Amino acid sequence: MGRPPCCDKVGVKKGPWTPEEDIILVSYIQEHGPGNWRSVPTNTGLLRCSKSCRLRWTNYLRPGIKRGNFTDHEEKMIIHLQALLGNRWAAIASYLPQRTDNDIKNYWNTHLKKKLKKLHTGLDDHNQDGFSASQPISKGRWEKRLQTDIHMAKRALCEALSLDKTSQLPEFKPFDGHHPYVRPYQASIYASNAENIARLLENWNKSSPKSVQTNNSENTQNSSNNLVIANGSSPSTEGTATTLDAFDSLLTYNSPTSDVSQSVSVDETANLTPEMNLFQDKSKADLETQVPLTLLEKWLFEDGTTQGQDVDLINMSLEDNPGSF
DNA sequence: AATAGTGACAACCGCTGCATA
DNA sequence: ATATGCAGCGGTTGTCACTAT
Repeated sequence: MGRPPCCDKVGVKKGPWTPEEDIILVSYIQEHGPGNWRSVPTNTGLLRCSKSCRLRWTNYLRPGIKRGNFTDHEEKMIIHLQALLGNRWAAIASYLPQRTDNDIKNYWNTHLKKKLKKLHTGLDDHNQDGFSASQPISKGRWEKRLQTDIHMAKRALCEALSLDKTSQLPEFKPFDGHHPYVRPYQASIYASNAENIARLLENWNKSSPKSVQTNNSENTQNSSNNLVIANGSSPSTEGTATTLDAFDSLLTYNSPTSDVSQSVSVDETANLTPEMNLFQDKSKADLETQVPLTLLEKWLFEDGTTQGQDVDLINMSLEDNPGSF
């Protein structure tokens, strides 16, 4: 009964991924599409567990991932969505298709949490980030705002349920209970994430860490048993360009309809999902870690005036909210 | 120049819900 | 109906880079 174990604990490699491993993984997914992670290590010869492969793909190698600095707009969306959904990073990430849940989570923990803590404590009235904590907020008002958000979400859910989602969002499907980025396989979608690989290889060439170098020959050998990619083009011997050439020649680059790389406006967050059914409870649990919405909204409003798409979500005011539902 | 402290982020761990045998 | 495994999620840790002392 049951299935064989996902992976042997013995002989499973841990730690940072090497470029070779990345290439092997990407090329495999290019060919077979994501999913069936259990078979990935076996079929590719990677000494990684299926879980690790999946994470590497979803958090790093998947096409359409935007890396680096978060824009002001993204930041604000995250803050607002976090206030709405709590620490449900996957749900939040589904509204920022270019960002991974891990990325958002990290950004929240390292940047936004502190930023908001500062804001919350009001230690600096006008700090460099433009926050103003000079206005004290009463608890009642705070709660009211929270209720507003809950109401907003509920209303949005009703709207979403009454609309034809597919016609509204032809490309982007908000959280549906599965990982937002794992879609039915289409060959054209799984283009190489050449940028990510290029960057990775660049760094790798620059630093040439011992561990990588020692792994390099082994991995190259290993991977050559399974795939054509690393065939004679080890970065350490022929350089990034050659490797990338090999990589590019292997993988045809088609932008995944380019829509994935377009940011989703907050209007689209109005098509909130069944997720919202849950967040009332979650909101309770997260109250302690969350920030008074009034200050947030002030900040958000400022942006909303310049970024029209924010207004719809944020401008749903108390006025059309009787405060109960 | 050396060391400690801190920040950023990739990766891992453990839990949960669902699918499958 | 039940046991088991898989995939996904969120929390946490480990490691590297940068900065301050």
